[in-house]
Amino acid sequence: MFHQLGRLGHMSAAPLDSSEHRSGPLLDHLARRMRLRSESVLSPLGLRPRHLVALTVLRDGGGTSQQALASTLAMDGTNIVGLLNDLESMQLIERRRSPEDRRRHVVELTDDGAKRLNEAECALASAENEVLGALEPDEREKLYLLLRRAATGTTITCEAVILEDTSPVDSR
Amino acid sequence: MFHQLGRLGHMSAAPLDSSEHRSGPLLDHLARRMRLRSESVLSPLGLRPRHLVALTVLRDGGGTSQQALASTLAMDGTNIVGLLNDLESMQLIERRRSPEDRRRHVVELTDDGAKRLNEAECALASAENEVLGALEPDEREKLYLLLRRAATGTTITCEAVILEDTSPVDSR
DNA sequence: ATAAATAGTTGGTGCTTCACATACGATCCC
DNA sequence: GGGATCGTATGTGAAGCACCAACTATTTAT
Repeated sequence: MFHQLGRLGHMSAAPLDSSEHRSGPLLDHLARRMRLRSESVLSPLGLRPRHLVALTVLRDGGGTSQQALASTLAMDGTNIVGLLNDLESMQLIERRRSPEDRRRHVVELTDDGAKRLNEAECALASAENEVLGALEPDEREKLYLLLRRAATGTTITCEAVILEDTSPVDSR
Repeated sequence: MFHQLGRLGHMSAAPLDSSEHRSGPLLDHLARRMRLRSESVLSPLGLRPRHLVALTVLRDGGGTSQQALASTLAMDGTNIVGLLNDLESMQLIERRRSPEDRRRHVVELTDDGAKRLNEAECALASAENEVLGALEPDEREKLYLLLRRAATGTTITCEAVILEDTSPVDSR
């Protein structure tokens, strides 16, 4: 599945991009399988995939405004509100008013949130082992680094500027 | 974003898996960004992300039964029916009764389907360039190979057996 | 001082993508 | 003949969103 059979379907004479392969369908497919496999370990922790992504961003990126989080996750602000309401009601994050601009909240992981995220990641070892089972450990590490490069690299744009610009936890 | 800040949130003393990092949230995040970026080029072609994944499987894997396709895509058979109805109505696939078992359909890409898939992949070059823009071309190739290994490797299980077992286009 | 803009919230509609269930017809196997 | 299989149609329900309007509180510009 997904392996090239001599590109039988490649009818066009027009040359493709230098990298003819498309990672898009593969990303979709693997993300879906990972999600399916993860649900059974996330539900006991009261978490859903969206929660996990948000918690990961907050742990790795530190406190952030809701707008910055919306931008990072490419989600509408009103949907971020609902997502954060879920996490706040579970005491996994807290919102505090920014002393610099009291319209704004700074959203941060709580100790419980960090712990829960850690538990989730431990629990997800089995999902990763299954979904990425064909890869050697060094290949999994390489995959992780490439995915992270791709994920963080593109925020070295206006998104990163917004994030840096609004982050109140920086010593200023 | 997603880069490690000294694992500040890593409270547990219990050692994680040998690869401490989780690719799951990154796969989710990148798949979502790829999907968002892809929609504007897929809609003019009358395609949605699910269509693209299915067409890719059919091109790369050749003719297959609906059951095998359902298994490969980890989807319920009744939802595969709807998906294939869409593609059939656009003349991108055709269903033919298997001569070996007339309960079963063999689903294959049509010439139009192969062409449309190719057009979609050309059009998606811009999405890949944007979402994977932080990676060098050789890194994109490496990412593709790892994703494909992960995607195809885990089907060397009962899924692959089902696929091989039910594929009527093999010389038997 | 006032108006405009911003950050966040609430409540809502609507769409897509599924899981899952039931019932059915046609076909295959025992 | 009966049970199992393959696929189809129809349906419900949930999750994950986009998008909208209206609102409060706060900041910024005039």
